[in-house]
Amino acid sequence: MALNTGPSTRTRLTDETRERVLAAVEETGYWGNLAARNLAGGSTSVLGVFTYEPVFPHESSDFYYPFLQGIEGEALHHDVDLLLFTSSPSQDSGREGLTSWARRGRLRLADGCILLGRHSHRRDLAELIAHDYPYVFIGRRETDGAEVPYVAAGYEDATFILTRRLVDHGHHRIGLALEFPDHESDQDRRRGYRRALQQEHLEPIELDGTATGAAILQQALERRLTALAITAGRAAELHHAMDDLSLRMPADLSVVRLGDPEKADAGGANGHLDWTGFGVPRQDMGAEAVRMLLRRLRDKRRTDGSRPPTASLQVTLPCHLSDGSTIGPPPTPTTDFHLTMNGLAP
Amino acid sequence: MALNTGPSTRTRLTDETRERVLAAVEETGYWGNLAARNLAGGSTSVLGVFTYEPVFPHESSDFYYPFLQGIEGEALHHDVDLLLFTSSPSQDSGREGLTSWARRGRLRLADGCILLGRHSHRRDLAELIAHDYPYVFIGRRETDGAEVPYVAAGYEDATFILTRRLVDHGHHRIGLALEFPDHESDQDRRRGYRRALQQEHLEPIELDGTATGAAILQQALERRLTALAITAGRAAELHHAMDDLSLRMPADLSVVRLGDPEKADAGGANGHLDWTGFGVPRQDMGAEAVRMLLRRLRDKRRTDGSRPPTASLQVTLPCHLSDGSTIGPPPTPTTDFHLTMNGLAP
DNA sequence: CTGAAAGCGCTTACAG
DNA sequence: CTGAAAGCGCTTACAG
Repeated sequence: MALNTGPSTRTRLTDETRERVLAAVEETGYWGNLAARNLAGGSTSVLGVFTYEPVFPHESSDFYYPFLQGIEGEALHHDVDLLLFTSSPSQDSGREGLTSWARRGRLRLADGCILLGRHSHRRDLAELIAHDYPYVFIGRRETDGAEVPYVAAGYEDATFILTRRLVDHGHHRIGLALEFPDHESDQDRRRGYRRALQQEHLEPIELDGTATGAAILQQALERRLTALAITAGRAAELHHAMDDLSLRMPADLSVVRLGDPEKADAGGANGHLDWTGFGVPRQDMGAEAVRMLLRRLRDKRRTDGSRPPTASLQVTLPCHLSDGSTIGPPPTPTTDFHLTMNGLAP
Repeated sequence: MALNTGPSTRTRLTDETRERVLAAVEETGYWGNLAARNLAGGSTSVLGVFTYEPVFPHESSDFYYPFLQGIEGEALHHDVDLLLFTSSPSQDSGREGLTSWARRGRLRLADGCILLGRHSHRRDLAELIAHDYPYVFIGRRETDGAEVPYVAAGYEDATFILTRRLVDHGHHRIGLALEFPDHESDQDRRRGYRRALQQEHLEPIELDGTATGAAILQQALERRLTALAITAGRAAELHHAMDDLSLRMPADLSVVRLGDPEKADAGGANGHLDWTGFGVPRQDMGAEAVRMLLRRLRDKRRTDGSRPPTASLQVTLPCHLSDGSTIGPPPTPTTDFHLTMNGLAP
């Protein structure tokens, strides 16, 4: 008991007794056994981190990295360790997600789990809920029935503000290109975009954002857009495609970037571009997820039956807006016409 | 039993039975409990990774990153998860190393542990051995008594070859600057260096490599060196210091770099330098450490009493040599004299 | 070859 | 307030 923390033990033991026990522990080399403690109903001080891809990427995406910085820092702060449940990127061999048999038992080694990944697997979520396993998602998740605990980024507000800014610059034909139109995060972006346009009774124009940058540009020209809001995954490509047609931002097209690229933009032939857009507070989201999960665990331990007076389980952190040089007033009609012809040349 | 793998269960159950059990498992939503399995003597399929610093660094050192790429990739391949035991960088609050009480019990949640970090803490090692806890070090470690299992880099051979190359270029006054002279890895470098010089009966000249790059250069000039072998941590600084005195590699001083820098060299004012030196196979070392630990665990489970016919527990992986442009023949005596005067100007 | 029992090291609820 | 007992869910060694 002297080894456990908590209010009850603190009052019942004198500091001196505690000291002596600790000293004895030190002397005998006693290690304790967390597996036993876990089995008997105690906690392990281990938090799981489930990802759908390796967290130490080779060259490709550094998507997880900032999240994990935040998670690790906060975990260190609370003196808990991290158990990485990394999913294989190749979907074969039945090890997909946390649904596979072998995986599931391991979850219990951690007190709870932070779920991380662009694409949520509904089935995984349902299983976690069915087993009453404590978890927190990074990124907003929706499911019917249960309320999913998550730490999300304020995509809607940030997109609203940026779209609003385009409107204020005098744009009337503002397009939206979303890379994952069905994903919660892009749904949030769409909502912010529409809200801003509705205020001014402007027509929403949604392009196919899943296409290549060149194809998105083509759509933008065909539909005579003067401004475009685009998700980060295609922004660099769009930039290159514009370059190929000798089009410039914002002279020919104002563009806002909805999010920041996962890896630092290499710049390439056309160098660094100072995007107007927003950044996702990934590190803070990671840290907040740790705090939320820890809160959930505490609440669960305490009451388990009654409604715990816990803080909100759905937190949205604001995105960082960055003023860049990719937006301006719409081109004059003449220029506009010229461009469109240029872009549509067969 | 149908859920366990292994040769004995495979012969005793028909595939069909197995299928049916698995189906039932799927239906009932049975998860199993690894903590219980662990306690009862089974394995958890979890490998610990102990580091003395956060593994997701903010900007500073990416020291751990390549190791962890290798570890994670290999772990994925063997279907085991990783439990990160990250040590706080600040030494306060008694959470130092794995020696602290709270830490130790958690080790048992993992089947074994990979130890990672520049500075080995003797006490930690002794404790692991005392508790018969399976571990593998990344980097050579020495201790009296027990044979420490490790995966090391072939610093000695690589340093030997590079020093030899300097000798072959006609250098006679070749210096050595080690950043951590007492560390096993630098001891290996020293051995390789001396071996190469002894063959030609040249005098070893060891500078104080713990000093700044400028101070190391000063020593090199004072001692009239024509070539220098230097560890990666000070190489860039040396380069800058030479630049400040308008000295060039290899015209004024041939330099070999013993290792690669932890983070990509920013280049700075004097741009990219094509170092002659060697690189540490960090990723391979990480992967090999996983394999070695898994081997140890298998052996332990099998026999536990008799000597297991295991492969070597001390593996040294060769470093990658890279031909660069920082070595050449020694300067002519005239040039040499001039330089020395220059460098020593009061 | 099969099935019931003992035990892994803890925590928690329950007698004393 | 204290101490002995039961039980967490597995594995392994041991009777049947």
